[in-house]
Amino acid sequence: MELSKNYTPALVEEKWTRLWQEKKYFKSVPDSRKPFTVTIPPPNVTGVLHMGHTLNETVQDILVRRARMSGFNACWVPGSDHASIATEAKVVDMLKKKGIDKNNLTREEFLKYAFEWKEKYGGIIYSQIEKLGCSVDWDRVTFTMDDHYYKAVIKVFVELYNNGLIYRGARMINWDPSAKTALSDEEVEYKEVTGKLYYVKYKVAGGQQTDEYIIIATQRPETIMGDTAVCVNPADDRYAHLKGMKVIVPLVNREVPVIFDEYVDQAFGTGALKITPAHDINDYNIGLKYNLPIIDTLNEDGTLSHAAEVFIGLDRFEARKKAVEKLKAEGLLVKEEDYQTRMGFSQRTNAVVEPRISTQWFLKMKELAKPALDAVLNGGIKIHPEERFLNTYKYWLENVKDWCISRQLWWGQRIPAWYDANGNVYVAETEEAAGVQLQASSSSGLQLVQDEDVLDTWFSSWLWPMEVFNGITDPDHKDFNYYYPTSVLVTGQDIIFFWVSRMIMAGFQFKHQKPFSDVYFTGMVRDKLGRKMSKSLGNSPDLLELIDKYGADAVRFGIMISSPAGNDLLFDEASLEQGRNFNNKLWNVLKLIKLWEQRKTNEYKDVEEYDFATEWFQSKLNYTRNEINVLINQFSLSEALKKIYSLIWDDFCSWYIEWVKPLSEDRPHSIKFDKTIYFFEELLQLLHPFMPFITEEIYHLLKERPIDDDLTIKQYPSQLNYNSNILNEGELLKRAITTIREFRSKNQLGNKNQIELTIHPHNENYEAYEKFRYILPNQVNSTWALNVAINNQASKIIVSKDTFFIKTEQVLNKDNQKQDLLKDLEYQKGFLQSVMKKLGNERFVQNAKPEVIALEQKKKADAEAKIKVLEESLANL
RNA sequence: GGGUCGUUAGCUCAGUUGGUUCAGAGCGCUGCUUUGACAGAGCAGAGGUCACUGGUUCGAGCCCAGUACGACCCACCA
Repeated sequence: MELSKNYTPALVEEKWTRLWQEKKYFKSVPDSRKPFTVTIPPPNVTGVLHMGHTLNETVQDILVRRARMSGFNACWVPGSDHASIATEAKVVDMLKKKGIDKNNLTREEFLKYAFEWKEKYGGIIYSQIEKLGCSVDWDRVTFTMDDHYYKAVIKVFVELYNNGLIYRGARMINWDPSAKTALSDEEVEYKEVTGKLYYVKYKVAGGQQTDEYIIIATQRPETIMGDTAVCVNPADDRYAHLKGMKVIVPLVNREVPVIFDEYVDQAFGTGALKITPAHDINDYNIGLKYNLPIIDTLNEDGTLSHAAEVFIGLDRFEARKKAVEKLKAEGLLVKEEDYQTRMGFSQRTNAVVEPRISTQWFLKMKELAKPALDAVLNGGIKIHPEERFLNTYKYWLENVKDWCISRQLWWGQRIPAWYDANGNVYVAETEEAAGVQLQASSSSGLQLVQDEDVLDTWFSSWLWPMEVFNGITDPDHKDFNYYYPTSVLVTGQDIIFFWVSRMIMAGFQFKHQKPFSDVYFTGMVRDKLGRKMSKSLGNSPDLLELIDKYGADAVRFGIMISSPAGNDLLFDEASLEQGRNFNNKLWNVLKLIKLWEQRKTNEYKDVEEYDFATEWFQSKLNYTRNEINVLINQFSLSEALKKIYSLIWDDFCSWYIEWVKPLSEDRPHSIKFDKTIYFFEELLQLLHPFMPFITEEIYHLLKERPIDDDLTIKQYPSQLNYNSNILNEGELLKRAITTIREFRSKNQLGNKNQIELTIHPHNENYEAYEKFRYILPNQVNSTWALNVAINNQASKIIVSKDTFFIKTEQVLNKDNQKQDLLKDLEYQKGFLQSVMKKLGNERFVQNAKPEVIALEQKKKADAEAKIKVLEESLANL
């Protein structure tokens, strides 16, 4: 079979995706093996994968594939989140473009459109997960609005309500005027913005002496109409005389009292604060304290309401402009100044959030928080990287506030609460059950009307690791008992509060068990300049385009190689190029082996009983595998990949293959040939979790295999023995070869010029240099000999403590050699001095550990030996 | 305002319990190399007072304190 010049990923990836699925390798059912369970952080059902997802899914796939190849029953559950606000906003937009106003639709009609939308676009995310090579169990795909999942959400709502943890009440909440719904505190993102501080005159009311006024600083003149008091600090002399007096609110000319409260900071602004209980959380609290009226001057869409009396129907920001104009016209605006402030934005719609008083459902969090905190503090759940997130997690849970869980939307789980005409509420899983409650009450016979609101998306996704295995709706389900608690959660650090902490709470609340054992937080993916990826900057690459251009393996490689554990990742397409080049390197190894195979005839020699190169690489391979195990166990996946990359590129390709490479007139012998194939297979297996497609493809192109001999299920070996002596010898020989090459390079000796090499090794290195006979001929175009006499015409170089004599046909400039030797000598002497100093220090000898002293003594001996060799060489030059 | 993390080669980062044959990797850069796997490559090389200032120690990139910058999180100051 003819192999193409370069590796072409597209067809290969498609083929293996299909074959793996046909063979059901990623399907998992409970069995006698230990489970390794991962539930995907469900992306928004109508979304597309961005680079953050790509990183997350790749990390999960690496862990899952590795577990699968290490004897675990690996189960990775895919799925998606209904994402109530985000999806509803998209559907509303889509309808608007069609000329349909959501307000003219019934709930049922709207949901019909929403489900159509979900059917149409919900699959995109799944096909992207598949393209990336994720080894998920597609038979387990779960959507947070699936029937059973919906029921689970309703069930826990009722349970929490019956336990007194859910209540309904009027509170000041965060309102998204764009989506027209309440938000939780976590859904508000604060950003620094430059605003203006307006200084406005409030005239003091009473009698004829109306010249007097108080100046008040405000950022929000459009809320002036909602003012119901002005507040100053009781200790503030400037305003002490105003006790019991009233001021006139501008624009609406309402008289409101001056009140005194220590909350007010005398030093800020003018020391006088307008109180607008309906539109500011602090004012609201002060209003409660002084029993002030509440005038809500905003509609749910952020326009001014009738209660505002002026600017009715104008958007709040438009109203602000008008208010400023009018105040100016009336001579009430004293000045305006720039002001740095923080404003809250809705995470989903990016609308400026309004504090608003409204009746919502809340979940009490204090009780839920405790076990969730304990589990992490006592190590039952481990967070990686721990140092960075443990404190954040702890602080949030210790200061957690009640969670506003109702949303004024239609897309989501509808709150299972029914009201009768008297305003009594009945919470039950079904309308029938609520009806039973009604009949048993004094309101018997009245009509029931269900609450219009749905639940916060996170109130469904916090059940994810349980309900994907039916753990809530069917508590004794065999899958749940087998797979739960899951093994590891991989997610972005931005949803530690939204999701991670709440899943832990839910796990303990409903199952008295943690949902996962480890949490691995990936960093945020930024562009190569360190900026966040965003649509407006246009720096967010399209995943499918990247896969088309470089192949999925290269994308996975690129994103992993530049992804230090827990740190933000600066995404640069250059790293994907590196991944593609790595593909090509692997491909070329395959081509080389095929070339050898063609030449493999019965002329092959089978006589060689020992070969250094194969012995060395076997040890190197196992040694590195041990290192990689350690790295992966501590979630240093990027480091692990670097190790594998270097093992393949440097140790295998640049050293091992060159060492076993047949000379042009020679033939490779079978043992070396078979070993090489075996090593290559082992390397492919090691790399497979990171780059599944090309490794599987090459694995099969290497030789004919039985039907189920696929890399993706091949089990890793458990014995990883290595021989340190051989490894050390390998390092010495590598260094020797490099030094000879350097000599050639410095003396401008082309590879065609043969040299005569004679080595006079230090005793302890003699055996190592004997191994040269297995590998040297392929390396440096030279004859060589050990310990034979040599005349002084040869050039000398020093490797370790060993002298290399090199004879060439050309006459070489010995000054350069002399310079090098002198430089080396100088360094060694300095080094020896520092070692001597240390060993001469009594306190060092007394305090240091014996092995440290022994090491220093060895350093001393080595340095002395080397100096001796150097001096002899110089003397002879 | 409170807190967390970071500052090591031009860039992005490793450096495990403190021991100068550990100051490293990848990318980038420089030079050489194009008929036997691979120029999407090979070989070799140059580049760093480990942010700064003190301290602990026989010994500090690593521990402690402070300073300066940077990033992020949390918090109701108009």
